[in-house]
Amino acid sequence: MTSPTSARPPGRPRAGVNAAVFAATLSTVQEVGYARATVERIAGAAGVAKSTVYRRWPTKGALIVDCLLDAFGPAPLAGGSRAELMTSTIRWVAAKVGEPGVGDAFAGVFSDAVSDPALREILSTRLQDPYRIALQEALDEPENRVLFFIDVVVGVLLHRMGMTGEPMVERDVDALIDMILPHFTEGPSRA
Amino acid sequence: MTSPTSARPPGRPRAGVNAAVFAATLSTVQEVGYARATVERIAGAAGVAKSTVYRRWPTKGALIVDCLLDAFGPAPLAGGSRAELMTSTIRWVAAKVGEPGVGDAFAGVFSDAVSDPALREILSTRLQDPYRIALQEALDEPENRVLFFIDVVVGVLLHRMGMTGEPMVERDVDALIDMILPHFTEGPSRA
DNA sequence: TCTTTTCGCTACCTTGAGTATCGATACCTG
DNA sequence: CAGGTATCGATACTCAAGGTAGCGAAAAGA
Repeated sequence: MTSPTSARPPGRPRAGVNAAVFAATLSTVQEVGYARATVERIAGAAGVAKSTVYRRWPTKGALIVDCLLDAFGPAPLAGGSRAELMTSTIRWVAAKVGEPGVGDAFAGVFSDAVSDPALREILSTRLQDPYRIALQEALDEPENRVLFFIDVVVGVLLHRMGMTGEPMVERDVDALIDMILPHFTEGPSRA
Repeated sequence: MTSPTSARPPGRPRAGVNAAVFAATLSTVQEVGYARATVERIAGAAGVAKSTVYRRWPTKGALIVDCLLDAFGPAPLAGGSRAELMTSTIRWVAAKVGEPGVGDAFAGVFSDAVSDPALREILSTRLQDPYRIALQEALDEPENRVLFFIDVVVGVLLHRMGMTGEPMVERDVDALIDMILPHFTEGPSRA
């Protein structure tokens, strides 16, 4: 161990501005859209210098991913039947994506990741994997099935958000649940 | 009518470079990714000046949308049962998204559209609407159901493409079909 | 007081979208 | 053949935004 947890590094300690930057990121993205939510603008909204942001996050993509991690928080995988678990998970993701700025930021960073393998790695490792692993254990499904589940839920919600600019309405979230559940509970090995 | 169909406008006629530009767009996107597929690079690959590209397409997004329209072509809605129709449609979209460059370009322009309402309008009107209308008639489903269908199919395929960089494998396309079909054929009004 | 690190600020570099201009060229019409 | 018109290639340009570098100042511990 090169640096024990209790060892406080020397020098001026970092100010607690992460929360302010996250809040500023979401509100800025919501106000002006993802593309116009420049790092300089976000920093300004957070009352922080641009260089301070780049001292903490190496790229804009990394900032957004951390912001999304903060916004989503741990998955509420409260027990119950498999159906209840999946239902609550889908509703939770839908609700989060519908929160101001979250859906835009998610869709935006996802789009950037398409042509940026490094960002794709960050997105996959830091954001998707933790939830994927938790779901794998909670649902007792193999990895490829959980990945498919995530593709469906997130893909559909982001596509709706991207095409219309609005989060998916509750009625369609119901339809989504209604479509997914039978596939994962009735015939676990149909394909 | 200000300009009848038969009236050929004066001046030097346009050279037939659209096809070359479309091909160059896909190959360039495939080679270097969406973000690095600059208009200048695409024009160069097509053996055409950048100004010529901008004379035909107002923005990069409009170029990509036209390129995708050309790549997808008309939907092969050959008759049959509803189930056969939906199955073939899903396989067709999956195959197209899997073609070199198409998936990247699609995911890329989709991402750009998230924070660009004008591009979103183009994407929705020129690319989605024609297929949506054709599907509405072929499947005899209301608009919101067809939109949901498109959200599912395209959303899932693009999410997989965006997260992994690879198109969805056939086995998962089978699972997708297996999940969607019952929802649209057995219980048309469950939600 | 000295060291270390962060802070805000500003200036800068680079890339890429989109615009403007210019001479050259292709086509139609008179 | 001459004139008009719109395209073509080439080049130069503006502008926005990601990211970098260097500065003096401030906040801690030693």
